[in-house]
Amino acid sequence: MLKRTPSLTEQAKLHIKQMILDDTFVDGRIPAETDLAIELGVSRTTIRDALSRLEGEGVVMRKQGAGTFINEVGLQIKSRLDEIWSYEAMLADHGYEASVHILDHVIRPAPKDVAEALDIATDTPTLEVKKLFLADGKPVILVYNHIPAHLLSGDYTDGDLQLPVYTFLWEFGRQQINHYLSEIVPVLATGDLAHHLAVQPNTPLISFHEVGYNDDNQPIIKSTSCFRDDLMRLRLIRRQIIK
Amino acid sequence: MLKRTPSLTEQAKLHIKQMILDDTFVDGRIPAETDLAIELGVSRTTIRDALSRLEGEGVVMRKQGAGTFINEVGLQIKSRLDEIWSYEAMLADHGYEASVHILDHVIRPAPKDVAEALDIATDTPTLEVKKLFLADGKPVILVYNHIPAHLLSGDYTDGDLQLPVYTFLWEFGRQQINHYLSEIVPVLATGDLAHHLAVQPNTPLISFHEVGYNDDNQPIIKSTSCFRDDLMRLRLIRRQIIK
DNA sequence: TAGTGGTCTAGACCACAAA
DNA sequence: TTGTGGTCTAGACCACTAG
Repeated sequence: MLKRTPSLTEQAKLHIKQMILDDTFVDGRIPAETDLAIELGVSRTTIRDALSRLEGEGVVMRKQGAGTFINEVGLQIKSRLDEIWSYEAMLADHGYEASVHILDHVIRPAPKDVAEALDIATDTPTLEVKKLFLADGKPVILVYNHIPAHLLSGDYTDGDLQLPVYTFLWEFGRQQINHYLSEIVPVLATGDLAHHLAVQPNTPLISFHEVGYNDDNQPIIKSTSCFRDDLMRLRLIRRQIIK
Repeated sequence: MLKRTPSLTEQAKLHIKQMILDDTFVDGRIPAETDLAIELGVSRTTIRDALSRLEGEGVVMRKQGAGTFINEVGLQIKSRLDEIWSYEAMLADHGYEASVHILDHVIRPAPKDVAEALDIATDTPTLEVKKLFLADGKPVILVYNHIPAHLLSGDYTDGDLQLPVYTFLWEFGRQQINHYLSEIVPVLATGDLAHHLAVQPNTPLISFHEVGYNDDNQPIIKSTSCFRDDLMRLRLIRRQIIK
């Protein structure tokens, strides 16, 4: 019934999610795990893994002894903070036409805070890129990226800077971002920031201060982002973890 | 070796985490899953589930073909946004002496926004509680909770309002909060807010606008919280989800 | 009491990394 | 080549919910 690659679990997840979106389960109830396993021709374990992922995404809820049910509220939410990987995709999920402007880029010695975050010596040459994301032409996210120059091959063009940062890092540095460690910081839109995001000065904004790590747990990028809250409201599902 | 309840997986998780904290694995490398399974007397599946949870908490990193390694950076972080369940516990995790002040509480008809969020008729009697959390005596979180009065038995005292909200809801309403759906909103500290949190007026702050749902996916509480960023910096681990 | 999800096992095979 | 984590199976038993 299903082939390998991507994993059976992932395929089962997508299959079930599609059935949900197609209103296959009219009463909001999802078939029993054993039934799904038979229907998709995989083991119950695989189905359970798939349902666990969907539960984590807020798509379904499970109740022991009762069944598994569609989570209508969770199904609607976009821009989950913990699922953002590229701003391009995030804006597209919202139905916006996303575009990117490179406002500035330069290689210069790393200032102290950047050097500390990236665990490099102060003054190590670092690529600094200032990007503005637009949604349907309206400015919505302003991003500063700092990447140690020695990680990059250097043969990129100005146009390449418009690539999603994880693509850029892979193409020109053979680096993969495994995860980000992010701090959420409130800021005031002053001068430059207010100008680029086209908001009134002293508007309160959310910013991310984050460091991206590669598969070897080495910091490879420092990133600071500011969001226009009215166009891009950040959301999150919080659960109790005790089990 | 291990008993049931809590689950073997959870016990294995805690056991491994404790070994990590005890510096049992001096080189930052965690034994192979099969070895851990033998050592703890459980199946490899159980060990894998335990390690998956630790990976989710940022405690370890896994590399296919290479091994499982301690994530020193992730091990340090506190106040992970997606793991907050009670502010009392969160403050305690930070090493603060936590205390709670009930600033105000009243039962009155639900205003429009509360009624909509809780899916009840406008004017439904609703308990409104205004709480201030202090860390080592310093004000740090201001919370407004709204709970429909008909969910509560009503025989609580003023002192009971100081209980963590999930305890209060269980004791006096037999309701369990399954999850919250939260929005992260930037705000300015004006008047009342600035006063209670003891910050300068117009300081930018992070606020949560959230709704708590019970096991039947019914909204049972609307909650708004504001944080003093200097005392309580919110953090998050973001991963790529493709698998 | 019947049916559901929750936990756990033992074992198989695969993909990948390091020596 | 060896050893690691990644995926998947088939089956067992438990805990819980609902009729």
